[in-house]
Amino acid sequence: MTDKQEPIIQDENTIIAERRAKLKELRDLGDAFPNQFTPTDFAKNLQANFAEFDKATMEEKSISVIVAGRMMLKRVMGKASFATIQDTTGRIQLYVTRDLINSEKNPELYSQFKKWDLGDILGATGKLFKTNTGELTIEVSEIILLTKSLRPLPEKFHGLSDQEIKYRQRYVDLIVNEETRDTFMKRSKIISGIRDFMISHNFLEVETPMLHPIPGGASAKPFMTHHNALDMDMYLRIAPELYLKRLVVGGFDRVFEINRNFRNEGLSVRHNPEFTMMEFYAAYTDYEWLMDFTEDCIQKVAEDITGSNLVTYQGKQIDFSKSFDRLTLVQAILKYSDKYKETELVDISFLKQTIKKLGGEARENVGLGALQLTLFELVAEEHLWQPTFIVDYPVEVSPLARASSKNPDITERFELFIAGREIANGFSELNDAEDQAKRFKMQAAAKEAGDEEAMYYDADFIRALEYGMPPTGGCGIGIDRLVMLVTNSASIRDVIFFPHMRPE
RNA sequence: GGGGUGUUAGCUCAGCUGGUAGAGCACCGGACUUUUAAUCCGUUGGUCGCGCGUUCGAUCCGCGCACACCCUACCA
Repeated sequence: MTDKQEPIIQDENTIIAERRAKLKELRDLGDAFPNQFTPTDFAKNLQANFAEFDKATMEEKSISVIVAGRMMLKRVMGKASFATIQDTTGRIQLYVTRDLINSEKNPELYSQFKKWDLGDILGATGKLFKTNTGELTIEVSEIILLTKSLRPLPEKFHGLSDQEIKYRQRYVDLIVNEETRDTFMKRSKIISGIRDFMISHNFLEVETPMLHPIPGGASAKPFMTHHNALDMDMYLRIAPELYLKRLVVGGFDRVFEINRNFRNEGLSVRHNPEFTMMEFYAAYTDYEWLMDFTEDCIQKVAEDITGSNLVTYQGKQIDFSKSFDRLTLVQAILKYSDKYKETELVDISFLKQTIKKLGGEARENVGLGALQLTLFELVAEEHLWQPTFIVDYPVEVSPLARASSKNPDITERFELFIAGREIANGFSELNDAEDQAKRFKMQAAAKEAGDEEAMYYDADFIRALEYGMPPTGGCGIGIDRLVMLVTNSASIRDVIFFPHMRPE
């Protein structure tokens, strides 16, 4: 290879080749990646602070600013040009003229500027003014190319709409689509809003293991991994529940954790293999208290983020202003289907028949509660558009929840549904160590019998309960799904920066 | 896992029941010192997702594969 040969990578298109050639020119001129530039001004503040002033007033004020950002639009008109740069807060227009930026030090700067590309990152110093049409603009006196962009940006008007590229190359999506940036800014605000809410109610933020020797706290298939030094198999956690309750045993009465859970199950618009949950536990409370608290938390967050207690999700309104409905499984079935009588819904053989007729699955050895739950899922769940707490979950599907004092077959448990999907799940915790041991044994037996999602027997957790856990309420809120509602996102992938996909 | 739809230039998209491809933006060259998706003129850019088949001839028809999206199932 000789020095004169241009390094041309064959699978790249001509646009990238041209940009590489431009970069080579920059390298030949000196430092192609200067890092001594600090912006002191940001687009959003400038736009807000000077919106009200007219052209003449701006002239009098004569305000100097220093900005930096990515060049998104460029209009060259001979010896003068307009360019729009985008910084982390928004966009602002630059007015770049040959006569102002060329100097003895660099008499070629303007002709160099004309060769800069959309996507390049610039720093600029200049004076604010308003154009004839009233747009706030910086009359540039100094400009520098900070980072050369080698890849062309998507089309300036239509942006990037290919879903696959949006997910695989989120960085491009974020550069060109304001809605995407907005969604993820809201996500961040929702999480910090929840964190503030919890801390203001005396909860302690904690972190518990992501690697579990025994997966527990939920019914789900785990991911497996291996620790080399300990030479032991481990599982990515499916829920933090059992660890958080150990902390309540330890005397931390109010704890919460916002973190990832991993479940080795199918993907869908509502399921990602790793998803974010907030789980919280409060000693000396029960599921009634949890419902009030969860309602307050979600109402506050929804209102803080959207500025309203009415949220439009996929064209339909969700009303967060009123107190959330509370229905039992049976009440919900009756409310959304007029086909059944109350007496039929406590008839096991009727329920089995009905479920089969609706295409559901009714296994042989299931109790009344589980059948009611299945029927509820078939006929009512999708209709629960307005925030609704469903209560009276059967013991057999709630191995960690306290049984009701009134009816030993049901638990003091609720699930919160909004827009037809589960958003939260909470219950009065089972703090009877002997009962918990019995329930674990039943789960372990179910696992033996082939139920892949049944729980393991966790002896250390039982030992912890044997020291005594105060009566406690605990709840998990699905953060991704909450973010979907508040940002009107149809798919969970739209609220996760880097959703999992098969390799390209 | 099952079903449906899609994949054409860097991006956004056309492409006539089959004759080896077009537009806009971007890029390159030229004109232009208040533009607004700037405008005007002239270029460049393609293994039509991949493979096999049918055909004189396939972006187009058939089969298979890959990836994506939607529905469905498990799940939060």
